[in-house]
Amino acid sequence: MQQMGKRYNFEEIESRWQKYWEDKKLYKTVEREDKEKYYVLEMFPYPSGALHMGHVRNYSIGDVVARFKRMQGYNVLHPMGWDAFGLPAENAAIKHGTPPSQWTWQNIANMKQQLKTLGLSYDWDREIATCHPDYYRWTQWIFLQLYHNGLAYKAKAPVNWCPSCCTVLANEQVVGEGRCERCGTIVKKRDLEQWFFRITNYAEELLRDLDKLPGWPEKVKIMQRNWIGRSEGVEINFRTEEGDPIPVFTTRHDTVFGATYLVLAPEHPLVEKLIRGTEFEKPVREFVEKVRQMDYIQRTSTELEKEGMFTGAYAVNPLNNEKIPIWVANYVLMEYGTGAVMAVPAHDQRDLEFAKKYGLPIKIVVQPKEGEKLDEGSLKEAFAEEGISVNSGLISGLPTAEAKEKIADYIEEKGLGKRKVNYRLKDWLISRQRYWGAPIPIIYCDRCGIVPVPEKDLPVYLPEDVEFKPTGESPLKYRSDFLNTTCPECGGSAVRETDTMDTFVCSSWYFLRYTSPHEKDRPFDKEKVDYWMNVDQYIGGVEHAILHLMYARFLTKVLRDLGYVSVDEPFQNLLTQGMVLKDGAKMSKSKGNVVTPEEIISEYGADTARLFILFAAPPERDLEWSDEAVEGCYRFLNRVWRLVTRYTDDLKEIRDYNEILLNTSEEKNFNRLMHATIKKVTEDIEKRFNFNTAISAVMEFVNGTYDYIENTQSENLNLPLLKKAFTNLILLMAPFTPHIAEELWVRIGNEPSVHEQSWPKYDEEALKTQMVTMIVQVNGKVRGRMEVSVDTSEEEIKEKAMELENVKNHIKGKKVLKAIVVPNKLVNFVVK
RNA sequence: GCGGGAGUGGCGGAAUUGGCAGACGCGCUAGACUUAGGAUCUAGUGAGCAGUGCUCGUGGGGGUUCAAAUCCCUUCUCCCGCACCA
Repeated sequence: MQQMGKRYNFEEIESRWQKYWEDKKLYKTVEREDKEKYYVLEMFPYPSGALHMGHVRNYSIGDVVARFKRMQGYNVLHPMGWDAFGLPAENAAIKHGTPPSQWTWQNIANMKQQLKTLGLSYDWDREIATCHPDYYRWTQWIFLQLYHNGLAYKAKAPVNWCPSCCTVLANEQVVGEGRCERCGTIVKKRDLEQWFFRITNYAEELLRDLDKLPGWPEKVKIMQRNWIGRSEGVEINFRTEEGDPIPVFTTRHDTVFGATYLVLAPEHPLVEKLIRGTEFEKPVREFVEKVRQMDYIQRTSTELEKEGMFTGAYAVNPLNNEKIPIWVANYVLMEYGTGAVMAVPAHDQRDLEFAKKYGLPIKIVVQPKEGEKLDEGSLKEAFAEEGISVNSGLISGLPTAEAKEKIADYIEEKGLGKRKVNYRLKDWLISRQRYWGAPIPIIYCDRCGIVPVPEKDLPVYLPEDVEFKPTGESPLKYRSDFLNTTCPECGGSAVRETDTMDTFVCSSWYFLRYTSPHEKDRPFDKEKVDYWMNVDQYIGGVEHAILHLMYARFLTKVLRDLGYVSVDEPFQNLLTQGMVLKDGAKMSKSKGNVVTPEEIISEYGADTARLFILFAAPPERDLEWSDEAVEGCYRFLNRVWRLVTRYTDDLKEIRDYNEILLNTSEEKNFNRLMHATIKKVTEDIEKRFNFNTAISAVMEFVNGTYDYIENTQSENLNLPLLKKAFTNLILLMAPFTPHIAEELWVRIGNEPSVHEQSWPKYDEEALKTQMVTMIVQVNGKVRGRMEVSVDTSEEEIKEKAMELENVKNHIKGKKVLKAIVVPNKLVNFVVK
């Protein structure tokens, strides 16, 4: 360990300054009017037990933003907390016998310690944990506000059930091919009575307001638009011969005259009625049963052969009173539209395939504007584009757009249906049959029915000393002290709801709680929320593009409509950071490619860990871990350390270094580099969050400083200039590597803290030069370069360029047709 | 299938407005200092021809332009999201 003496002692330095900052409450934030506010927030972690590199990346990015904005004079809110309810705590309880509460709080303590070793500038006084009664009481309060305003309701519906997690899931939590977002198990459909939030009331606004978020990645907005899935069309009232209504939703109402049959989803309630007592009863029922048995993957696969069966019944097309057969088929979904579609085989590919398979008629009602006319007999592919309506009564001869308008008007006039906007978005299922979550504040009374818990009785405490049974059921079901209560309305005996809320409810408002985390009588102080909101910069993983980010937008809008907050949107700007990879794959225990923050911090220190993770790739991109590159970052910090500490004795005493005399050209160049570096680093952070290039600029500046020193006799060193350079270097490094910056700041003769200093400014004048290097090209190829003064005329530039030996060689014997001069950059001779 | 992103040295990446391709870092090569080097410093490092210049070079092909990693057309590969949405 001989070489350790030559390396800087990060262990001692980092722990000392972390303690200092904490003792001085350096990052404590209060509302103030003399500074502009800036709210920077990173998605709070689930306390799984230990930090991983993804956390380090997320929080390092946030910390650079926070520190940078603070130095720029903003009043910065930078809080941290815990998304502390959730299933892993229960699984751990079952496995190890530790109660979820204890397990969670232990993990929080451990991870908080780890976060502190990273030197992140949080205001820890604002720490929150969603599993604390002081927090979840207000989650319950929010539930009640939704309930009282018709936005929370209980309904029986076919819901997604994860057999492994033993709970239902929201649609958003079913990913990929119908798998549980958490454990990957294939979900099953079950008819259950559950609590929902009426997010569909906000579908239109959630969609529209995406346009108010230019600071969000386009990718995320597209994903949300897709998820909301708005489509405009008409609901047309078909009916059976007996007169039972069968509304169908279509976006191609202009093709209604081409409907040759009608299809019901297997789950459609009318199916049973149509077949009862007929010869079709048995086969159709068998078919329906077969389809319902299929799991989500099979059912929604595009590979799935379209299959169906005639019900024996007929429907009447209200537009032309034509009788068309009613079928049941596996390609119609009960969840979308009305669960019934009018089939227009000529103009819909799915209908065409189905019609061909079962010999159903095909009727062309739209012809392309140009090209060959379609023919029923030879139709290979459905013509789904716009064209001209034919054989369509009142809309024949009209182009699609006009035909749609006219037929929609007609349908509405005659009462045959109405225009409708359909959304794919479904209401948010928030019930969970799990223990470790915020209890839904509802009481069931035999006499009064569903009774909300009065606000004064909140919180509904979650009992913490619980035992788990191997059945997978929530322990709450067996806790009579929890279960049995009295009805708030009639005083009679009643029972509590034992389901808890989806943890995404808890995380949909935590950013509001940070603004006034100790509020006793309200979820948050409106004045403080109004002061801080919205979040200026939100940072987190793209995996929350729909889930968390849409739920949080929804609840913000609800709370706005109820008068509790003033903003329409919670997150003004969103940065979705890339993953941390090793050997091209996401770090995971099963792949054995995990590098833990702990080992890196203990070997190289937090500053090196932060520097590497910020330097190795721009924040939005995936980052490939490299042990060698970490080593390189550590080397760089040592290089800075040696550079600055070598001169601390000389520089300590220098107090006057604001007006610096620049004598030699070395000094002038060095000074220019210093200002150019400030400019580059500032703009890279501010405009683009390109920390990697900002850091590379700092590295170049360090290299330039070494060059200046090498090229100058030590007795001739301009010490005030050097002091200024070191001062700026340290200030520029402060957001990235806060500990070494603080230590060096003090060592060159300042009082702590460097993190309370102003961000350095560059001098536009100092950037100017008299001489520039110009590129000389012949036919676009570089043939030489030359030094010219900045005010050289185009004529002079051309003349001078022509005199270059190598340029002469390439022009010789040829004719100069043209010369393009880009001032201070290049000159290009076009020759032949 | 639809939508989005990416493709640049041995590697991570840079090139911000169409103007020097490869900044910065890793790795590698040689040298210096050294008892030693997994420390530090110096020089070099896209490929080829070769000796200081030339040719080629940003997934492939074509085009626009005095000039293209950057703009247009076309094509291939990889990653992500959605996927019978009527």
